[in-house]
Formats: sequence, C-alpha cells, structure tokens
Amino acid sequence: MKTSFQELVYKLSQSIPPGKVATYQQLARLSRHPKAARAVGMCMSRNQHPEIVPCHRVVASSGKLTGYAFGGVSAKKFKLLQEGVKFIDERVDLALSQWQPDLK
DNA sequence: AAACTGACTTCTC
DNA sequence: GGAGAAGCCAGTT
Repeated sequence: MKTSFQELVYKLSQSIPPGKVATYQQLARLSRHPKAARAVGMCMSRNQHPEIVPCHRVVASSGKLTGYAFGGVSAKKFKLLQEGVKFIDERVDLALSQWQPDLK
C-alpha cells in the first residue's frame, strides 16, 4: 500500500546526493512533519525498491545505522563506504558526511 | 476506533 | 558516550 507521506519521504531521500547521508529527523523536517522521524523509518523499512530509493543514505541522528531491509546494516555500511561516506567505527561521521540541503 | 509496532529523538543519570 | 525512560508519528491489525 502506498500513502502520500511515503511518496514524499521517498522523493526526499532521492534528493540525497551520493557520498552524503541524512538523518530520519532531517527528512521528517523537510517533509513538514518535523516530529515524524519514526514514521520516516517505517517507510524505509517497508521500502521495496532499494535501486530506486536510496534508503541506505538515511541514518539516525547519532550517525548510527539503525537498520537496512536488504542485507542488514552491514550492507548499508558497505554501500555508504563505497560512496565515500566517512565512518567512525560503526557510525557515520555526520560532521563530514551529513547532507546539507539547500535552504532557500 | 483503540491498541500495537518500529530502520527515531531527546532527556536524565 | 552509553543505558533507560518518555515522547511522537504514521501505518497496520
């Protein structure tokens, strides 16, 4: 089943450039549902198109990889590493790799 | 309509 | 920074 909220979240995730990551809350804020970070995560977990929706570029605010429906966090981490995302142990180095959407 | 769930976030200790 | 608890949300049952 698809909902308007999901489509919005997917669309936003698609605007995340390679080598960068966004937090669930970040997407929630961009979707005008500033406190729906949790709901955003749910959409990703139900995502069925990893090739279309780069849900692997979405991490928790702490930089932790909270989950990935295709291969687990291991695969997620690997994919991010391939794109050049900086890691600090098991967490993304948000200071260097967090996506900064253009504010206008 | 109500309760439950989960890939969240923030606060306190 | 980590463990525990509470708040918040959309979706599912």
